[in-house]
Amino acid sequence: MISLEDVAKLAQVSPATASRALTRPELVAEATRERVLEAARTLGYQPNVLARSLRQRGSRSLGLVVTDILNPFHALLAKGVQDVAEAQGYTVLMFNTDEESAKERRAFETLRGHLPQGLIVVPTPATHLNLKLLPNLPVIELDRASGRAGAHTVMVDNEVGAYRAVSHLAALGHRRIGMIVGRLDISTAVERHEGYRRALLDAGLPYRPELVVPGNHREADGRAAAHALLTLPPAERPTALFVGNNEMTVGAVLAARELGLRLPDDLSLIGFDDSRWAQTMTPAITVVAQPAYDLGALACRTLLNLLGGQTVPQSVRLKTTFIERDSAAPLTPQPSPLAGSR
Amino acid sequence: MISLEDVAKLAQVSPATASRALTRPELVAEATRERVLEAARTLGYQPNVLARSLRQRGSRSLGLVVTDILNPFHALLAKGVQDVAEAQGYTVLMFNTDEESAKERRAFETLRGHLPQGLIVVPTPATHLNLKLLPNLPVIELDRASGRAGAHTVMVDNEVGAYRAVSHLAALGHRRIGMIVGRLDISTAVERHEGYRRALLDAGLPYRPELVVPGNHREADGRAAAHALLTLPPAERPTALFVGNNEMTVGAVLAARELGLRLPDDLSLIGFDDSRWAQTMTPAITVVAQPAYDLGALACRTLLNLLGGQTVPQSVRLKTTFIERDSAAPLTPQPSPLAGSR
DNA sequence: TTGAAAGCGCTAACAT
DNA sequence: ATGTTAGCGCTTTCAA
Repeated sequence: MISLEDVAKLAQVSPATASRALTRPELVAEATRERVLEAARTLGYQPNVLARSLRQRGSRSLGLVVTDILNPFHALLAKGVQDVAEAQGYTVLMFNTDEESAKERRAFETLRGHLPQGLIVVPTPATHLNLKLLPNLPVIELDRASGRAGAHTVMVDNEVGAYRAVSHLAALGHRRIGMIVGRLDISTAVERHEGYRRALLDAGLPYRPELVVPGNHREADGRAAAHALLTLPPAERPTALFVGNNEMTVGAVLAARELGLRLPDDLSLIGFDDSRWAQTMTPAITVVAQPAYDLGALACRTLLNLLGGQTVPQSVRLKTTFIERDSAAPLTPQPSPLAGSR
Repeated sequence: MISLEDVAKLAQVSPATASRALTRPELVAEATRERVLEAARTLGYQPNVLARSLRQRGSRSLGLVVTDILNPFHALLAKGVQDVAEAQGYTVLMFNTDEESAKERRAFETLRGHLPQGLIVVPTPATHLNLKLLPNLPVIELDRASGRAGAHTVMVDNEVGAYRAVSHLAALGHRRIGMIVGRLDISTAVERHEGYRRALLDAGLPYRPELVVPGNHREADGRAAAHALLTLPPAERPTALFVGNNEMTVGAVLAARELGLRLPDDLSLIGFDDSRWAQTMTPAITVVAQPAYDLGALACRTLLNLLGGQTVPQSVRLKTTFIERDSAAPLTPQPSPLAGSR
């Protein structure tokens, strides 16, 4: 390990001067600076960030805590954060919590020991409490809002996106539109549900609680929820489904398949969040797309601005995009037992 | 920030004793230990890993460098590594290189400053060179082999998996089997290509270089390669395709679609590496599946064993699994211009 | 513009 | 079993 002292010796200056030449060049005479830089280069000097951080009481690193790194949406968020952080010379310490409070807690504890400058977190209902472990740390909430007073958030316009999707289904003539919604203690689920509700209202359709089934964001939950909805008696069964996130959309499509329902003939379906999978499926799935990478990148930029002392907006919403593909079609009159018995 | 000194004061012992009580309890009298632990708890003490690592010349952290975190295969590798590392109290510093040598170099430089105990890397052709930045660091190569003498590697049996897939196609009666292969300066591509070659040989089929098209692992490359192969004159066009990785498989399927070729009637196709996408596509794609999570977990366990001074096998291969689905079918006689003109 | 000296929080010799 | 002391590599007063 080459230390600054080695560099200083070679350049025939004191360690203090060597340090200045490397980190605050303007404080050092041109000739001296050159000599130090040259020495550093020949020795292949790499600063020991541990020592530096210890001295400065803070490392040039950021924490990133996501809830499911295997979810491509989160992978994109993470890439957005990483790319921006790296460009600014920050190291990202990334943790995955699987939506478990205990894991989040451990992540925060570990993080604390590394003295990060700031934190970007996809909050869970436990985040509010766990954040007490990191007092005075600048935090950006990403994708969801924990509800902490004064929290900085970077999200998408969930309500608008959901409204658009459900309005589309209504305009296609569907009157029984079901929703598979996320956990209602998570802001995205609440907002998307609100968009659903408002779209029904504006379309003059009744809100039927029995057509709204919550799930825990996973494929299996989407499958179970869809199964429940699609096995209702024919007169009550929804003819269209709006699904609140990407993983549950997969489950819903599989459930429909298992029940022998063809998309879009027997069932129209729109998902929230786009994916490779949604694009290449047969039929391709109509979705409300989110700018995941941009979301991550913006969160990181916001955090860095905050650290730089700039004033940043409390809350930012990026726009979703409605992408019409082939999984939602006009309602076709269906043979019903009643019609058959007339 | 609560320091060890605060804890020591409260427990009425020296900092050294407090340190011992926390990290090497057996060296401290029961009563003292209790007092220290109690003090640490009441103060909410969290060790400053920076100071500790500086002192110990090494942090309880591992480097993980992957080439494409957006690729679900790599995301799974990463999760496997993370889960094992976390269970052993190690922090993972993860970097993404996008297969770019410059990014890998920067990742290694950054990593060096953090004094990691070891490194797990998905090597690129540049890794050999770049690793000179991290002399004396224990390294595990994951998924691919760089060719460095004495390197520890954790991989799958690429050659066997490819052999199985191509043999399957041959057994279905296909005689012109094309391969879309990765970059031949990467070991996985070489090995899968070798399996392809050997399967053809054993099936009594000629190896035709014109039916082997290399690509750079991305969807776009797979698409272009497939397009080139599938627009060959009918008599030369392959009736089956073996694709060397997951992203290129997507591209190949899309290319076939664009050309109006239906799977498996007009074209049989088998991909390497399973995915959500391959499972739910219509038709579902027959694949050679890899135990990605296990691969990552094993690499991490191997590294930790190595750090623990145990002797570990130089090279480990995990088994692939052939999963037969619906994208490969027996060759059906096709209407050809020649047949028509007879 | 440069150097000397102190100290970030921790642990490992060494001493008792 | 515990305390004293020194020092990891760096930056930052303070002084020259």
